[in-house]
Amino acid sequence: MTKETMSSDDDNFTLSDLKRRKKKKKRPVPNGDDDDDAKPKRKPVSNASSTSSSKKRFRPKPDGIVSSHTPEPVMSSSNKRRKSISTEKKKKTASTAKPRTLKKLEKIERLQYAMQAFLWWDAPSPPEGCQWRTMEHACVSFPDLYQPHGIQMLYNGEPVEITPAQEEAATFFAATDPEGMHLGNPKTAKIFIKNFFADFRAVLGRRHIIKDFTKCDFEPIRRHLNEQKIIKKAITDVEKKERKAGTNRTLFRHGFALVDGHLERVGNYNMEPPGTFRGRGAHPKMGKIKSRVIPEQVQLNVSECAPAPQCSVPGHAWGEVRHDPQVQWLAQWKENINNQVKYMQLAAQSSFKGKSDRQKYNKAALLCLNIGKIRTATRKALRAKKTEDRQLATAVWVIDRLALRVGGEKDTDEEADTVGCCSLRVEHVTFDPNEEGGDNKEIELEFLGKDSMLYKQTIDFGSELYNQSDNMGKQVYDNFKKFCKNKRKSEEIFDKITPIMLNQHLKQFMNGLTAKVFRTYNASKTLQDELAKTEQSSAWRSRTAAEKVVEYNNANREVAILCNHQRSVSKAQETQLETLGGKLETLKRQKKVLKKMLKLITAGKTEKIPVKKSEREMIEAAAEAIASAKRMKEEAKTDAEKIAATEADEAAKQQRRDCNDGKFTQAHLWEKIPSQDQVIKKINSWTAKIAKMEMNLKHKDDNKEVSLGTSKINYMDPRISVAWCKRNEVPIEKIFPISLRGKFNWAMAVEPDWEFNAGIAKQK
DNA sequence: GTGCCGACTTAGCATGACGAGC
DNA sequence: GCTCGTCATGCTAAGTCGGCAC
Repeated sequence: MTKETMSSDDDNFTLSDLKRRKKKKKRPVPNGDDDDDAKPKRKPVSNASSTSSSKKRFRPKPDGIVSSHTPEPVMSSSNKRRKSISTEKKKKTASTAKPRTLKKLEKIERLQYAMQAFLWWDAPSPPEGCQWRTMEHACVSFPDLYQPHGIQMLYNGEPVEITPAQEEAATFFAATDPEGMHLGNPKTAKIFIKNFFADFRAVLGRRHIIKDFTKCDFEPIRRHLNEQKIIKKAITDVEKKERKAGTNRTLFRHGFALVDGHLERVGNYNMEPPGTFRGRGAHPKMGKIKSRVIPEQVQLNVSECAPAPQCSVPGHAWGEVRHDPQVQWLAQWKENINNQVKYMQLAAQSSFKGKSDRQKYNKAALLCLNIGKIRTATRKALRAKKTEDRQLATAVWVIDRLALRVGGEKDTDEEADTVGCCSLRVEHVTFDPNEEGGDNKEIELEFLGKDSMLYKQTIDFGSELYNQSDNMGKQVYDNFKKFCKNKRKSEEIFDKITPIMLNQHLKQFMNGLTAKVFRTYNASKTLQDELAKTEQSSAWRSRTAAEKVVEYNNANREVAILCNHQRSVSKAQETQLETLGGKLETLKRQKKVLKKMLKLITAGKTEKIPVKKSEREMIEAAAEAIASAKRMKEEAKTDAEKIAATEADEAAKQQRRDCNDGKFTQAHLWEKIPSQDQVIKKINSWTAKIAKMEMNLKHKDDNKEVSLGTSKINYMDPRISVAWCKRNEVPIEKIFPISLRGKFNWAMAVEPDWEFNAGIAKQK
């Protein structure tokens, strides 16, 4: 432990320390009333060359901070005109207007300011091999100790006496959703229950009455947990505020670190609470009980001169305090399920992550320079005499063209059985899956990849896409056939090579090249090429920003499909799609009725035209139910009253939904007989509504199983997106949410004509 | 050469915050 | 002003890869 310790109730340590260090460099503050503030003065400078004008326009804006000198993001020309007019007006009224008062910033906003003041790409690097010079932080925040609820589970239909520790374990199981991804699937439920019950019995002890899982009934505890959720929903605004303040106290104490004198955000400062292990797919250890981590299991990493934080759990102390500037982690501990080390690290917006991100994308850009020679060498090696060389070349082709991961070896007793390129087995490929015969060169690849996500695609190795001038696709197909010949289904296709050999092979072409660089390269290249295709179309210039964003998302989707980034469709999403489909059908039916009405009016048979039924009663009843539920919520004191209020609220909301549905079903009608013009107008309006809803539904359906975020966060060079936004006058916030603008702050100053190519790589 | 482990990146899911639309 | 759907964020599992020990 160190000589100096931090006060456990000092939630301002980062700020006060910052003040201490910056005392001599004190700057004007945004509020003018608080010396805690640190306001950025310098402009971020791009690592790529840029003109002063573009820097002015695209300098990253400190998010959430109102600042008169902060440049606006890209604006459309009409926006610029509006802005110019409004500026004129302001000038005219300036002499008569009251002096403007600056917005009072929240503490979190002020800290944000302090962090954004640090432009790491301008700062001197730490010594060779080191990640930092000084580091100071408050380490992890531990979850509260378990508070027993006293609700007894049933065994053989009878309540059983259990200790608080046993009750905690039972509560872990009760908290698992019976319809969820673990217990909702009979195959995984079996593994989950087996593992949980083994650990639960260890907690119960040998002599305990509970011996058979089928006689266990966790329903009373599950009911109790559901009631707690309902009570939580019924909290008042004041209670909400108090809860938020509590969360913020933890954030201010543990969520920031001082690295080389700069404030940085910590990523995961909350210690993982105990519970059941939620491994993905058919993980053999799912359901096992994850133990509570105590401070003695935690090692911290702080600089020698920094005070080690005081342990916040009374009666406990840190396991070890280390001073290792060669690593990024702030704290580490071992978890009991897989015996793996877990780390507390800085957040994605930090300088550490920013530096490695930039390095990663520059390395991928460098591949532009080398991809030609790699492909030429691969083409030759596909026919090499040595099987090992042919396997290496085939694997490189698969990683390059199909964007598969390298696929390390796994122990299926300890982990889920998932594979990548090198670990593909004969059972994962089907030749000529559609039994077309002849010269068919199709292979169906079907396997579980990372996170047990299904990869299922039929590749036509004989197609133009994979052959062009070099016929590589056909050769790869032949190689696959040879590698699978005379092998059992459970044998590896690439049995002569390993990921280590493959990466060593790649390094002869380019320093630092590994298999995963291909995914970054291909994702970035695909995005750039897809965006270029749309920009070249004649109608592009006349498109609105919203339409351009749709095209961006389409390009993003191509990348996500290439990288097989999927997401599962939730029940809520399915219901929503069904509801939308139902609404669309209603609109179409209503349009038919409207057309019929038009015919009746033309024929003078207005008496046959249906009119709208009164909705007043229905609306009033729903409004009264809502008001009554609100009163109940406000007056609720006890848990029972809170539960009743929440239930009344849910029922009232359902009543209002029914009311809205009722209104929707007769929205095409009038209270009186309409005129011909009115009907024609409504038919046109309904046609537009139907078209809009059809487009919306298609868009939702197309994207429901594709996860766009993963490629945006990890694979596509952000500079491509920033440059595209600048070229096309699309505000960057339409593409990158606030967290990504923070993560990619180093990329914000690129020129509009910036390109992901070998030239960029040469600059580095 | 091989296996193991540490360090860091990549990944999907759950949940809460927020904002568009009524 | 309120609600509901969407999106952002937090959480933590699951990969890759380098380096070290044997």
